Amino acid sequence: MIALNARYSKAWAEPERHAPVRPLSPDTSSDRLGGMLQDQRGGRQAFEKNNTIFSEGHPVDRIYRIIGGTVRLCRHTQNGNRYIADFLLPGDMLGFIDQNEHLFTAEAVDQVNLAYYPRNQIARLFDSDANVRTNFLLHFSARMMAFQDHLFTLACQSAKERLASFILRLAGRTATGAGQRLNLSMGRRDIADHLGLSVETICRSLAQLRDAGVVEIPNVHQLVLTELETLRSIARGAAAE
Amino acid sequence: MIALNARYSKAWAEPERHAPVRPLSPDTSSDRLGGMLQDQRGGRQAFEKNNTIFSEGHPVDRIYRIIGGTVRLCRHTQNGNRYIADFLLPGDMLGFIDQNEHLFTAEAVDQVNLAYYPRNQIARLFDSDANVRTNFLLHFSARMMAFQDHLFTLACQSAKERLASFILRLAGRTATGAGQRLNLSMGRRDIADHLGLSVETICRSLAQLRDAGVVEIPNVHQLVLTELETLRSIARGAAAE
DNA sequence: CGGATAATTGATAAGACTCAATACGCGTGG
DNA sequence: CCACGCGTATTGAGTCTTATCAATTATCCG
Repeated sequence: MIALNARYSKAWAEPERHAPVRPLSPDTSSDRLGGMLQDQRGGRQAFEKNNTIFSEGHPVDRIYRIIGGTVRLCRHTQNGNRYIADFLLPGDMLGFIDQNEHLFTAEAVDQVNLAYYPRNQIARLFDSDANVRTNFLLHFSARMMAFQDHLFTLACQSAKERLASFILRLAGRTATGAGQRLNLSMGRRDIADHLGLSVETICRSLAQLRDAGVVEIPNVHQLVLTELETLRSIARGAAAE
Repeated sequence: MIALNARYSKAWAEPERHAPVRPLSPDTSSDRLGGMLQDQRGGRQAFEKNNTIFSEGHPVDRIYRIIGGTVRLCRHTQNGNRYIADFLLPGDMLGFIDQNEHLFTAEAVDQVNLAYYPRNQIARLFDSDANVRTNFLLHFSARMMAFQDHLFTLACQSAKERLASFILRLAGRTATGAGQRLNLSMGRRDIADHLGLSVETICRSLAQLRDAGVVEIPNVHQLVLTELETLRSIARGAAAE
């Protein structure tokens, strides 16, 4: 309801009757928020691979901004299941959409460098600055849209379509174009737990994309987006032909 | 990050190390928001079953509050697929979390009565009243949590577990207790599109619950929650035994 | 009552999971 | 520098869940 201009990459989205096409572009709301925070005083912190940054249910003391590395937001169940809500990349905010308690556990996917700011300092900024509020809502709404896209992916798409959507979303967020190399910092297990699939299915779907010439896999942590357009049509569900 | 006290029914959630158990209770953030809006001037509008209230991509002109009936928030794809993000019940707000454009199409599940308020009027209220802002964030965050629970459901749960979670969530939102009748205003197809399953699987899973004595099905649009505790353990994934 | 829509149940098949075996990559220590 | 070992990735074989297709029954509404 508040006036926002959030754009977000909707990998599956198509020109619709009323909705304008949202171009595949990196979300800028984080940047703007981050920019406003850079003036604030805070500190730096580094996390080794697989270390926990904060846990679900813990009180929110700090707001983080990712300087380098990849973070996964996840939930663990007592059955040992894990569900990864999202991956956060450099520039993204961490703990920002949480309330008094963290909604997720945040873990370092690889070596992660963070800038942090005391929570109450940010809260004061929010209360006093309408501009900050607007950008906060922008950020919040972009995240909401992203989750919606993911809900659609989980509800309606096949394994191959899910993987294609995931790759496209990652490519969009990192501004990786056709023919370029995409960095897959997260492991196969991470991707599986994000897409609601098994590790083996991720491997096999990747192999299918490779065999179809849609992507190349120079090594485990990199993808070459040879046929970006084909990838889009797969994500769209046109894998029939 | 803003101080909020949002509680939300997490059907699958368990006592965790750090997170307090969130009781299964109706979300109150809508009520509070609705209460603040009731002073505002607006109008009333009624929609027949299956009629469209607003469409994805359309500009947001009004904020609605549901007086009676059930609304589904959905997306349609060109393949003819449909995905239902959520069902909204009396007291819930409609169009509130959207930005300039509606993120979803809203359709009447049954006979729906709405109160509406002009958007710019609400926007002014938001700008001027810190209390409204707080409640807005409360509402927003409750919705976010609900979507997260749903993401978990879609990513990790089996058909029977999904259905159990869905029933529990509905029961929580309508304050329906053990042994009581739960109103299922939406059709099987609606439930299927919400849970990422086929209509037939919904029927079969319901039949399983009925045969196990967990619920009774007096008629298509009502459920008796005979064994609420069993339902919870099913949703939790303890269906093994 | 009759037609249409929705719900249920059955039979079959496809897709994804599980289990198992192997290959790869990377860090460690000899 | 190379061999070893551990974790991760990949591939294969078989099974199971759920989707699909088809047929029947129930429900709604004029």
